[in-house]
Amino acid sequence: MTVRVRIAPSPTGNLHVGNARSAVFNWMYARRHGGQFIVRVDDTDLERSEERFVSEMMDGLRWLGLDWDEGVGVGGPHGTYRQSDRFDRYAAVAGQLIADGKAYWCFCTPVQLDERRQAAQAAGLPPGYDGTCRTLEPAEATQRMASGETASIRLAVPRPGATEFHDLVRDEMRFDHDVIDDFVIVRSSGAPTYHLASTVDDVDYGITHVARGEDILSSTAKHILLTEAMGAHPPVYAHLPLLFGPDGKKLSKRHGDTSLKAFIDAGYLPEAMFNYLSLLGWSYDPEVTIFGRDEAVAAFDLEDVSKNPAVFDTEKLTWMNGEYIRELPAAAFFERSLPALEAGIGRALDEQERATYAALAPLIQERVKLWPEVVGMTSWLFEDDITYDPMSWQKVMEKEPTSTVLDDAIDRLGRLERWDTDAIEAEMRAMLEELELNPRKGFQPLRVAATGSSVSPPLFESLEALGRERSLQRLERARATLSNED
RNA sequence: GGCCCCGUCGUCCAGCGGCCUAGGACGCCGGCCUUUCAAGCCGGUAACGCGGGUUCGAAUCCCGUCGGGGCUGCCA
Repeated sequence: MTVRVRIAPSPTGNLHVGNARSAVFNWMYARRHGGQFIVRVDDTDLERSEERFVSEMMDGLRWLGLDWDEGVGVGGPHGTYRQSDRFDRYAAVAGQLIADGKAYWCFCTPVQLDERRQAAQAAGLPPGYDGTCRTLEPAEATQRMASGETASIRLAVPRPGATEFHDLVRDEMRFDHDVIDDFVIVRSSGAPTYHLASTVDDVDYGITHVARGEDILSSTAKHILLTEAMGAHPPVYAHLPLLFGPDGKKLSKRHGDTSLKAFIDAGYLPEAMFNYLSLLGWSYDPEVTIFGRDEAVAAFDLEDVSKNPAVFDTEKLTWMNGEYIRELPAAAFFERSLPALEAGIGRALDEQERATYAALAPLIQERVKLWPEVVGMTSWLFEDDITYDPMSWQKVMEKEPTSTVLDDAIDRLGRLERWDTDAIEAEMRAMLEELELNPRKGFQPLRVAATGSSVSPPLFESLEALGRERSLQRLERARATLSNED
């Protein structure tokens, strides 16, 4: 039997990292078993669903490097893979269920339900639906419908009874029907609920394995009941551990922007995000943390997923991103960092500047963990009037023998024959010796003068990239600033 | 409240009865390297929630307890 798995996000917001992790696991499982990965959109909630979220979600999945065999954007034998296009199908299933006596019309109004729920809760009873309409005669229901009353449809959960299933992650699960009320499968508006639509789709699309968040574990019995009421065989379930925020609560908006998009915008690499996500609830190898998609696919199995929730640790993700950035070929680093740099300084680099940046880029590559960091590290190269970082100035420049160092360096660098890293370094070291200064004393003033900060890429390479003329200008300007302070 | 899930370093994982004086990674601390910052290398810090069993032997099995979490909607 071919493995067919799916991810079915609801476009009521951005794809968050929890969805992304589910997508990664499903994708890995499909690829591992030579099966199909399907992307469907669960947009039964017409009020909250928005089209822009659909495209953003697809973009996010593609960004992660996931491809799907059927679904939104790529098509397949099941139409648009959007539930909003299949309401007729869900209505037909619900109709059949009623005809079979497995579901029934419910005329209770939301207000009544709310009152009863509150009363039940106050009395310490289960808040679920009390079954008022379950005993209505079909004829009476038909009559009330004919007279214009609106009604929802509920599944008649077999009572007494229990639903059992084997979960790939949680093992044997059992839910007594006492704790499952007759849930709504079609709203009084005619729209299906998630439970119905999702179950019908999984059956119609031939889904063999459903791997999703543990938050839906307790609804799974409902889905199995529905599947069986339809006369179909339920898929295999695997409920993935939830992702938590640093506070130990289910990851959500209150933890800041946890959307995949936010991480894309923050400058993370898809390879790093994939690697990190795959490690949340799973382990590739006890000794190996960094690995690629292919390696992950070859090793992945849903049965190896751990049961306990995982805290999403941005710090580790960021560290990992740095690892991936450093592994990039130099040319790739240049190409991929350039957009962030240009965005940061607010303009495109010209030919000359690109060459300057390219020369220094390898030194930047080993120093950044996120794309936007290249801006602070190199913007001094592309500004005419750099501003001195106050702390750096205070720490480095307001100390002797700064002025002597600057004067001497200006003199020596001005007379240098070749303007390259080696020549600059040789000359500056000679200066150090003559002035009897240690590198810190002698070089930091030059660094601040040239880059504006006491933290920068290596000094001599930076000076070479800056060019002789601009370097001298900056040293002179720093020297002048010092004099003015006296 | 009810139902369900989970419980190994601060965090993510390894461990599936003896290989564990519990291993790897992030973080943190210290050192080396060094023109700053990174990177790299070396070292360190830190955990089996608790209590009972079972067993020659338990992080690993069982029970209880405590703790955390999820669900409890005509949201998904």
